[in-house]
Amino acid sequence: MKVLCVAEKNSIAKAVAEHMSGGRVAAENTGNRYIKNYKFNFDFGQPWGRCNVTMTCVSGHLTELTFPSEYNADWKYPAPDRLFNAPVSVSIPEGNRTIASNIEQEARHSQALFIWTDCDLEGEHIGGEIREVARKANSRIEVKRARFSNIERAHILAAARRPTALDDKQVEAVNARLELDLRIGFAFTRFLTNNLRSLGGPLSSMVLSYGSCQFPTLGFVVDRYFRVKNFVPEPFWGIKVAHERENQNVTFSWARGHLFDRASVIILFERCLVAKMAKVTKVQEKPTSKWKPLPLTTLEFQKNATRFLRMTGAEAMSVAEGLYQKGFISYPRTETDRFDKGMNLRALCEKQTPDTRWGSFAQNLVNGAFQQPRQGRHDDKAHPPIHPITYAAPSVLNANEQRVYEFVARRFLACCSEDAKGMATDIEITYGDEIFGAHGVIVLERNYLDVYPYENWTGTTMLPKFTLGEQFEPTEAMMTEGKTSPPSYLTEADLLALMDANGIGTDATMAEHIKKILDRKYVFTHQRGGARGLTEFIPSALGCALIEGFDRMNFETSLGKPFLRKEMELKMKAICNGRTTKQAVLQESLTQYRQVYDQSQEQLGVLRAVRKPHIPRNGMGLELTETNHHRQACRQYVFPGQN
DNA sequence: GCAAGGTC
Repeated sequence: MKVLCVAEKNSIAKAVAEHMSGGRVAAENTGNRYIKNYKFNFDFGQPWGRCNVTMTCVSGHLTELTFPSEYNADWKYPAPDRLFNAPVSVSIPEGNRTIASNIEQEARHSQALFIWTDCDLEGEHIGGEIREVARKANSRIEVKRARFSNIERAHILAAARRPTALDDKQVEAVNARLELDLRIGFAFTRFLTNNLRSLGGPLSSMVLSYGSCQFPTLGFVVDRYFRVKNFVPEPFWGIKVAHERENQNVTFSWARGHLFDRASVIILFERCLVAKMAKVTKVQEKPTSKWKPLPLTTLEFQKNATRFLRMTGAEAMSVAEGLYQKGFISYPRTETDRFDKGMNLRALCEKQTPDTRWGSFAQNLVNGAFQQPRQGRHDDKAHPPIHPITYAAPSVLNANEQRVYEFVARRFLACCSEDAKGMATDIEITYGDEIFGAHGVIVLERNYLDVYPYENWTGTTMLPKFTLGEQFEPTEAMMTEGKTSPPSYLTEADLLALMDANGIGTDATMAEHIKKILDRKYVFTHQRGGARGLTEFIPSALGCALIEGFDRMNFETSLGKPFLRKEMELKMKAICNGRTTKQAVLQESLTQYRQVYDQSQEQLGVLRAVRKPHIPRNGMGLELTETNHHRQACRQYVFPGQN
């Protein structure tokens, strides 16, 4: 019997073929340079038994969804809203023909198709695409699906011997998303472009796109911009107590922090002065540690790259992609922050010993300092955390590759070493009726910090000796005054965190959405505090106008808000659970968006007017006042760390 | 000329 196995990408096909064949595998070229057919024998057990196996792959999605050509000639006719119910068809784009024909050819001589795509929703859908192509060539082919969550040998062999069925509900859930993104994206892009180009100026040649991810991304930037712009500082007051001892000035901070009522602070402060003597009510010395970082996910990788490597998320991803293709690092698109127990991490540490910069640290881990990495709470059940595979000497990498590789390698070694250790001293005093505290830390063992220069432990102050119960008169006691300061503009790391918390995009696409709103001139970047500062995102007048315009027009559903994407995700889940169907979701969502479209058309004036005064200003330096809608909308999304 | 999602 002959079995055709198809994975989502070559790296999985290759790894699975290695495991199943025990290394006795022949790799054959296909009509596509990225795709190989791996041929070997494997005993599946009952009922297939010993089989001739071809293991091959696709390269992500195989098909595309398109409108008929008569809808594409002119963006004005047929009117964009016709795209809400125009026919759509599934086809194989030119670039994927060779991949499809490889599957067809192999399927003709196979009795079974065994699908090995990633075990996530998109992977299930790709499995569905593969099944269609295979069935077209061989209508009687038996179709099975492998369930696997990592590519460890034993796990893969178990999955190979326990074929399951493709989950059609998951396939349908993705079909619903695909169709909605296409219809709504195209319809609103054409609507915006048609109607705002006529305002003239730089707009007349621009494409004004709408997308269910790019608009919420823009919404975050605009939201923060208005928070900064409309910030009103509030004065506050506090009490500072300091005491000099052993030539060291120890500052005690007030347990209440600060209060916004000056009179209350005056009263509390006067009680301190009247008491005159402060009393030591707690002296605590205890070991403390600074935790080593978690195994590296794509999101963390991008956030760190924008902070420490001075690259954009999109640049960092493209460099990581190259390092992956050359075999230096593992697959760079992963949500997993825990290593599988079965992985030989010590062997990976050993690979790093040749390096002149971190080699001796790696050697020390191999010699016994190795510690199992922390286990995060995320697992995409498809890919391990990003880690170095083989050693890459600086001479074989270009400048950006060197920096990314160094970060990935150091991060991995940090994960495999020990937390930094220190001793914390906490002193609490009572002064009047108020409590004040001083905190000091001395670092005893740097451990992972030695290999991970991106972090430091700054609290290296040792406090002088204070004894429980002792009384002293502080050398300084004063009332302080300050005011609240505005938030800063979003950095790329902030933006990525917001997108993640609100489910906008995936690990593989978040950086692209950010790049998209830059390319569209909806936002621009600016270096905080000069050329070497952090990059921050500020909306253009156009970006503000688009978000503000939709906020003002649509009372029920504003296109700039991220919960629409959340809704889509919930609906996809409901399709998977069988609580609804693709058809029902499409109908419901399209009705909803049709309403937004109609409202937008009726109130086109709002969108155009909000833009009008600012055209001469070259798209920048916009002064808009905060609207009521905007103020209400501010807290309608999830902040990173919430929940 | 237009989406978001895979992937190279």
